[in-house]
Amino acid sequence: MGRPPCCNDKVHNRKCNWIEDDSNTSTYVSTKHGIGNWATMSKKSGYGRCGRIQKQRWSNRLKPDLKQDSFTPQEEELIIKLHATIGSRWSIIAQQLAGRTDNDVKNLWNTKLKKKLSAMGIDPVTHKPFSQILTDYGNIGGFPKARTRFVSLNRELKGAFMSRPEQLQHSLQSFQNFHSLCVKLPKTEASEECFFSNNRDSSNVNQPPVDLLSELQAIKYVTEASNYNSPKAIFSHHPNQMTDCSTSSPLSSSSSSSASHSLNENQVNWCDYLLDDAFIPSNFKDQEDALTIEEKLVSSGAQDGSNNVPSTRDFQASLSTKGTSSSSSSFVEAMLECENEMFLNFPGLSEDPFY
DNA sequence: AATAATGGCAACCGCGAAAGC
DNA sequence: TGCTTTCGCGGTTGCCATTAT
Repeated sequence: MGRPPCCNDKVHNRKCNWIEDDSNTSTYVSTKHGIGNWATMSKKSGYGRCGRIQKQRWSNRLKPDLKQDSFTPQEEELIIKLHATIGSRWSIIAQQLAGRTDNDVKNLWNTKLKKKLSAMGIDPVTHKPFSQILTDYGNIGGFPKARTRFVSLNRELKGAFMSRPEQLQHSLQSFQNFHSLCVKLPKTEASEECFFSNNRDSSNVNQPPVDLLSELQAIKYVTEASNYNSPKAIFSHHPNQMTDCSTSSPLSSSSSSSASHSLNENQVNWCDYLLDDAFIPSNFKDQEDALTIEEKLVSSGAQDGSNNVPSTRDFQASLSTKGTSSSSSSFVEAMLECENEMFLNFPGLSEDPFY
């Protein structure tokens, strides 16, 4: 048998009055037991609420070191940078902001920062300009009809802006306004112990040391490598370069770098928040493909005695190989190249099942 | 003034990893 | 070793306040 259950009655947890429980919880934590087993606390206290919910309440609202004021522009800037680096790891991001909880950061992102980035023409998920995403989608090949549709969509969007110049003007103004909010902060010494610990100096909250960014890049590397199952993952650059886009930051995208040239040096270069998908380690870039797709498919078929119909795994394997190719500058392009080659080798696959 | 739409925030819930028995 | 629970995390939902119509 395992541990005893935490709580089985979910009715207790739903939208109840927290006023009494708050004082009880604070009293329990501060005077009796401290922070420990919340399930046990819930039982012993007899407050009738699940320990996990009580713990969340404590972490998000009752902890004495929580900040109650609104987020500063510097904090927002840091959140965006960290999100661009590691994605929605709210707990890690919140650890870099003294007195903020992951829930606070998450809410800020969902309600405010996402919209700001979108208004600036930046996709909050990929941190790429929408135009680049549309281009990438348009380049997803093998399906001429699909490509035509995306090109058409791209043209329609362009037309919409051209026919409504005030909308374009508004977008540009939003972009400039947000720029002016964010003052570029001086670089700090790398302070490893400052990060990934619970006791951090709030004075350093505005600027992530390079070691942090390096570590976050490592997290991103591991995550994306496992997601894509491909050696062409990410992490092409030295993390020390990350904070300075003006010196050809690896985070900067080609489409945004030109727009940032005219920025005042005291302002943030917004290309910091744009991700390029050219996260290819140089040693991977120089590798040559050992096998063509056809060779791989034939050999896999020969091994198990099956026919030559390509399997998903074959495609993934070839994609993985293609991902390391120097001729492919992005994940999308690698997929495109691989897909085109598949259709060349297996023309029957190109028939559109939907038409 | 009433109603609808929107925004912001807090809480809830499900999932996966870690840990206990 | 396997089963069960706890815990942490992140996504989603619901409530309330504000703004627009």
